[in-house]
Amino acid sequence: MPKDRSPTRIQKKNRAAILEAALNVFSANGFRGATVDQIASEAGLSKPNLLYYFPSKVDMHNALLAQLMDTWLDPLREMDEDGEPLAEIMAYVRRKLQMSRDFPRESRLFANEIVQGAPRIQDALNHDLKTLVDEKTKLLERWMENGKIARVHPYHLLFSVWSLTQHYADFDVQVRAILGNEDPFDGADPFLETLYLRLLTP
Amino acid sequence: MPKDRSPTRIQKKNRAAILEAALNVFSANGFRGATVDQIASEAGLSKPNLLYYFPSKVDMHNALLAQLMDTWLDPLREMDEDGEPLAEIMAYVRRKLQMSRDFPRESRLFANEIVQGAPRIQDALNHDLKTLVDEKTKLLERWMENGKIARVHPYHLLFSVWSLTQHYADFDVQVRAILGNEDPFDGADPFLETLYLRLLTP
DNA sequence: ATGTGATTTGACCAAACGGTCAAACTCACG
DNA sequence: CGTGAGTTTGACCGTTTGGTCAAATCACAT
Repeated sequence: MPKDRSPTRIQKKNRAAILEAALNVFSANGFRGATVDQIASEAGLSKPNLLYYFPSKVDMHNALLAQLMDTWLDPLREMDEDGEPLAEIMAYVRRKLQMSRDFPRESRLFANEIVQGAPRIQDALNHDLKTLVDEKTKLLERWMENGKIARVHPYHLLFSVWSLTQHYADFDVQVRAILGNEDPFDGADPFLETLYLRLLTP
Repeated sequence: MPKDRSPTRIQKKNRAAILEAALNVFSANGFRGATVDQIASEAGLSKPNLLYYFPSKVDMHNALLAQLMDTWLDPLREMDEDGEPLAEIMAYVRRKLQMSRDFPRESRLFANEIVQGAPRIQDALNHDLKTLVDEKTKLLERWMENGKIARVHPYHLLFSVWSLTQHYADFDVQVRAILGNEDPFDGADPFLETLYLRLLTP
């Protein structure tokens, strides 16, 4: 293990390669389904070499999840108190959908973890997520009270955004089995636009 | 292995206990995350005894998935050509939500499989599911042409039903982390009612 | 009660797994 | 070009895993 100086050129390159490989393998197989050998081979390193950078399998997984949680909540953080309410929500939906398009592996990593009971990130759910959600639902409720958007259950409104957008990443194979060659996002974008416009227009 | 006569009393009891235990373990840990010992212990059998009834781990998994696929598609099958269009769709949504409430383990078993690329049920997706969906989307399109419901992308309409309802089973821990003690389905039911009413009323 | 097929089990196996370690190699820098 | 820190690896280890097998036990029809 290297001293905790600033990382060398080689360290930077290898750590990046490992996290990239680990993201592939974990998102496609879940934590238990992923093997260290598989990650090592995909990263182009020997197994002991990989374990020189990340001392254990859980360390890689934790590194990915920690990095992911922030990215994942960003679109909601950006929902702006001072913007036009309906436009802010529509923009949030669009950002979330874009994340499913751009980062499907990250979405599936997250989905794997949650479906299996979130054994490794329950704290983050109960704290980081819960705090942010409570703050933003208060904002949504104010908008509803002021008649800017229709009155619906704010928690379930957020659940709907998460499920509708992440579905395109998490259930990708199913979506593509139905759509064939059609690009899922070509249809998803206007569909969600219509849906939230009709749901939320006061 | 018993002769393929009609199953004995003991066979019926043990097979049922095994599938019940396997559903628990597979849905909570995914295929690779589940161990045969765990299933055996949960079913109250020794490992060799379990393997006497299901010769391998994949056999148990296949038995569950085969049994599940039909149950899973039933709510859509019941959508009736001759009913009142909007009411038929609303009833379909309600049935799907009810399935998430009544069979969350089955939903998560399915979710685990799809998120990881559906390696074991891709054929069923491309055939059984695709066939049924194509039939029902034609029906939806007729309803739209006749002005009975609003015009939206029919495939994405179905995706929305699946994602919105299954979310409450698949992402249960996340939903509960946000809602606390509130029963998710108490809020989900009126929310989805409102959502589809506003989306689909012509 | 007895024989036959159904059921159950302890002991076992080979492969896969996460991880260790000492030794070898490479790189950057004076 | 020498040296010390950083990097890489083959060989290895203990455990877990899916699965086997022969032998023992059980259920039940005759």
